[in-house]
Amino acid sequence: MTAFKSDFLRVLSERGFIHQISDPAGLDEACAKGPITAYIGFDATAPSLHAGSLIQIMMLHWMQETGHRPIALMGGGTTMIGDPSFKDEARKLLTVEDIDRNLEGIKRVFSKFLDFDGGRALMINNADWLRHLNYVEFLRDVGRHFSVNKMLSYDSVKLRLDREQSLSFLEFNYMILQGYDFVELHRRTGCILQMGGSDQWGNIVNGIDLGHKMERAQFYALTSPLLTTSSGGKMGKTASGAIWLEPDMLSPYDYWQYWRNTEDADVGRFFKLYTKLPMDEIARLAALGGAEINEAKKILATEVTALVHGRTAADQAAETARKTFEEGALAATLPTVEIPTAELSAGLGVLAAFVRAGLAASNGEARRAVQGGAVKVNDVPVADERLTLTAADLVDGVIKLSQGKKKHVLLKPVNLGPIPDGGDWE
RNA sequence: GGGGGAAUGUCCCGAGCGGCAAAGGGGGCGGACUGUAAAUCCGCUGGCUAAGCCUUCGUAGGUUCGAGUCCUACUUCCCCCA
Repeated sequence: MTAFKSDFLRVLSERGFIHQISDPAGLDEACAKGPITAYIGFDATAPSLHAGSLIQIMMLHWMQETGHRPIALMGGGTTMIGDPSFKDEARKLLTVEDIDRNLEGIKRVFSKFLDFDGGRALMINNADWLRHLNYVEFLRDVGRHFSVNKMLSYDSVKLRLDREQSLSFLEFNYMILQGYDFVELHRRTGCILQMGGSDQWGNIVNGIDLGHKMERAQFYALTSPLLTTSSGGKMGKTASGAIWLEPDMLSPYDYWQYWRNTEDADVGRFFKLYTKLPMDEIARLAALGGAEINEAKKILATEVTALVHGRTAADQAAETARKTFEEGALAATLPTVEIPTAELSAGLGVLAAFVRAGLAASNGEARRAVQGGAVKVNDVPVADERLTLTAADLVDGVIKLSQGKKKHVLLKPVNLGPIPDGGDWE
């Protein structure tokens, strides 16, 4: 990598955020000359962003930190289409209501990373212009600049074509709308750079071309590498898969645990990407070898959790983990599931209890866990699946359920909760 | 418009002479070993009031003692011809 003149690119570069830049020298020049405006788009496919978007959020953060103006673009319009890039099949269409509700959850996280005061950072929703487009007008103004031949050549749609899966016309339009977003943002804010994950390269480059043609303006693209550890690739599929950033979808404790379990080889990389710690300190921490690297992982987990959930919650998660793992003590701050007292005094089967606690999806799954020797109640291994829990099992008012060595939940009886509707999931 | 193919365990890929809860792999989870790591080895990976019962192979019918497997229609997708 060449040495960049601008602070912005230098920071991104040394921290490992850069995968590709369309015109590195040109962009560097522009960044060195004065503040620029850049944006990253976020889809509203779920009620929360997950760890995969953290890289993007951090890029916006560093951008502001180095004196530029970031835009978080909410995909209220584009999510109505669904980005087909590198997807092997079409996604289910979301309703407008779902999208708007999802946006509410997504917006929340940005205020923790960006300072929106006085327009130093912007949050814009592309629904503002996309939902009211006039079709024929749009085709004549924008559509004529796109070549289908070229669009078909992008890697992002190749997967779909190669697998002989249908790529609907609806989805095919996604990159056109994304390109148009770029132009629209340029008009509104003078934005000249779009960033994103490396899977967005094709879409972004399309926007650059459109900018040339419609605005006679020089746009730039910058992409980040794709997160590729175990769960990174295919997040968000199964119930336990995604690492959500919203505390009501994933507790700060579980979030902390996720980072605590980082592979040795990823520690340095994650410190650079996901924390604000200075580079020399990161170098020191990442250099720790053998068992000592565990100390670095704890710091990593606490730092990353602090950014998303606040310092207090992060320290608490660290403390809970310390008690649970290092002292073997019962920490009252472990994730807790409440059940009506009556249910316990009537006698609650272990299997049902584990299902109740969300540690198993069905009695059968809980049974298998017992047979596999994975289940503990109050740290005592359970061998008999017909074991019944009663008030006698309470320790300090709770029962500790463990599945495997890492997953622990406290079961807490409470008197007359609001409404026991029995559907109290996640 | 005509012709030929495809859809399998709801995480994915993928085998399946009419007796199938359905091979195999990936992924995931658990166990052993460790450092709450990686690698390796082992087990599990439809539901239930479980030696039994129930629900699964695109959808709806049909043939059959019995259908993922055969027939018909439909849906969606792919390919070729016009």
